[in-house]
Amino acid sequence: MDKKSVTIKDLARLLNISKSTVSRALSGRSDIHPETKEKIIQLANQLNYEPNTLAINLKQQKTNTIGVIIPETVNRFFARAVGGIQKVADMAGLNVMISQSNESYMAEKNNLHSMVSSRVDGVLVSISRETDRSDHFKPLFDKGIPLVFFDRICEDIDASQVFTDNYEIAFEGTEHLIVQGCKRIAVMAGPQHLYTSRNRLRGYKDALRKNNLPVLESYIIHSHYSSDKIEEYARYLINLPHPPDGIFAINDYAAIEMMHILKKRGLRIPQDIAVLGFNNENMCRFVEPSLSSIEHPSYEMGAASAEILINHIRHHDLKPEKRLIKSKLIVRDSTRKIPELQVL
Amino acid sequence: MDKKSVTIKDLARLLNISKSTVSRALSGRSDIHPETKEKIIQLANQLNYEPNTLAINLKQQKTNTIGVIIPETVNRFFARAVGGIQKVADMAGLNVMISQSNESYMAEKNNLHSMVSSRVDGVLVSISRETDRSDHFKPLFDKGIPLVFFDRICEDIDASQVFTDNYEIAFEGTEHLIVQGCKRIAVMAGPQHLYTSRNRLRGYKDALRKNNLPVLESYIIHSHYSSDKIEEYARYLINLPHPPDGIFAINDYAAIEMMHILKKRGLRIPQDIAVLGFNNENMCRFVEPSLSSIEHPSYEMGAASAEILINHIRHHDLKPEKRLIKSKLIVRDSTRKIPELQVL
DNA sequence: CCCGTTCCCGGGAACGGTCTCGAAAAATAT
DNA sequence: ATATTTTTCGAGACCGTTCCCGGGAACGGG
Repeated sequence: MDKKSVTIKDLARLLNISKSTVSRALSGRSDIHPETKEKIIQLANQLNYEPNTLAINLKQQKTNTIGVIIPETVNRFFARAVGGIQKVADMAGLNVMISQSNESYMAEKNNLHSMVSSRVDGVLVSISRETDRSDHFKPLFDKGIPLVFFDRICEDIDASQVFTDNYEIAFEGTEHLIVQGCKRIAVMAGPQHLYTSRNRLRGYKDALRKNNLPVLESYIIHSHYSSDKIEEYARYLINLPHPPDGIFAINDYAAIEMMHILKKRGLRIPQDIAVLGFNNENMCRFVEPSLSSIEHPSYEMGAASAEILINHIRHHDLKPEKRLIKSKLIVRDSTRKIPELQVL
Repeated sequence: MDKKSVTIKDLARLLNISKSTVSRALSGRSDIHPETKEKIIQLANQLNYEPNTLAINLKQQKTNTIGVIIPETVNRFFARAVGGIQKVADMAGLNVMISQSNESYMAEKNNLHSMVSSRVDGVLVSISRETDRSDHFKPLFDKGIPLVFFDRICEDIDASQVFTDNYEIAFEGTEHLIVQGCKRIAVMAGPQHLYTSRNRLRGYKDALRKNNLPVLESYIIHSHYSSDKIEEYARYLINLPHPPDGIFAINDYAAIEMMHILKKRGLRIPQDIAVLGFNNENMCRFVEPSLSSIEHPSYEMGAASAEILINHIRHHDLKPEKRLIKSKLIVRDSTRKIPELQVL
């Protein structure tokens, strides 16, 4: 079955030359006679020679592989980002090794360790929502392995970052709700040690303040997305003495589920309560009413972070780069309280 | 920055012993004095020694890595399957290298090649919808690399397979529509060289025949899912001389989009036309009306195929295994024409 | 006291390439 | 013809492990 594959030594023996010469021919170096080179290449093709990547890896002390650590693949945002990463990596001839932290710090740490020990050339990370420390990234620096954060970045670490304008877009989204007439806007804010969540919440608060609306803690839900908790949050919000007339959800799934529950309770969207999502999933267009959301350019973020990482791999002394990818507010029916706007 | 990492040779030199002895101590073999072993391990810990995976890989001619090739990560079915795969691989101490074919045969072939040449220990594949041949899998057999197909299997190849009961569930789904009173059921069938599509279509046809309904080619749409084509299909179906009163969609996204279009045209679901999806995405519960669908146990499929692959890796002479994972029909409002059933 | 085991350990080949160095051969200059 | 440069190639170290083999010490039995 698994018969010995042909090595450089075999070729050398067959042609009665040294393996150095064979290596030269095959790796396309110049100091070799065209004729011998031709002969070698021909035999190599004939015998279907393929270089042993493992040997090359050992010799070069690198693997031509970049590691990617994301919270989870089922999250479409990350799934799409992975698409962008793989596209760029493919074009650069690099392999991609993906692992998921499943939103767990320990898993993230273990994945990182296993990547370091399998000598990836660089690592792309979007940290788990549990991760509120940064010591597990230190080994990367010790070994000189380039690191780029994307979306869920870790501010403690002086590494390249690719992120969206979370603050600005949260501000814009909140202000949009205000313009539509919302006075009491609730927000699902996510865990506050996460860079993205923190900035979004800041944007939300500043938008309220700028418009002279009170910032009330009772309207702020500090929690990550979890399908089975939405019902609980909905009940909580509805039963407040002054229930909100607008909700800025943490993502579209939460928003859609929230809408579903609110509708069941007889609330009209957006008249009684406007709902704004996040991520602009395809589904937004198909739910009833169609869901306003924030377009998060995930594919581009993945591609950009891969590009930056590859730069770091190629030129080891580059300064960390911080790249901003702009988000966009997509207005649909779930937040259109003002009829005039529907004409647009 | 990237200072030399400590090797076995360093430890040997520092302790004035041979590297063979150090290797013995660290790899936990028995023929070594407990005292020296202790000394070595202590120094190793102190100097933060980590074995060089690359050297081990070369020596062992394996990488402790399994390769996974899927059509695309944004497809939730595959994203979830990857979850199952990684879970099992983690527990077995194996790394996972994922790449996407993006539904392209050439990409699939290239990915396969790059995995073979980076010496993965085994490969898990769900073929692209373009793939209607199997020659690109031959190198795996030549090199003795175990291969397991899941979901989108390739029948030409005598390898282990994990699949769902596509025929049976399509039969059941179709019959469910018939029971609900549908007489003219359209189906989105997918490309017929795909094992899954072919079997689903067979199930659909047999269900019609068993219930003495005609099988009409005009009701069969041979196409893969693509958001921008759904509108076209919808128009086509509505404008048929005898438009269908039931649609069996290729997946939930297609179904939801289809529903959206049908509703816009003033059709009532399920009264005028029932819609059945596939995959049972979360969204099914939140659209209006809620979408009946087929639960496809993707996580389990991933886990099962990884288990089988690992078996093959550990015991190289195992016979191919074919494992069936059962799907389940989930009935919701989009297909409930008979009011009595709503009570259940 | 000798000899066969057992226990520990060191030497060194091997994995399959790359790369440096120097030498032989060929080409060119003097 | 000789000196010099250039071209082409071979020998062998090296990357960091594993592992086979053999040798010496300790140990026990005779």
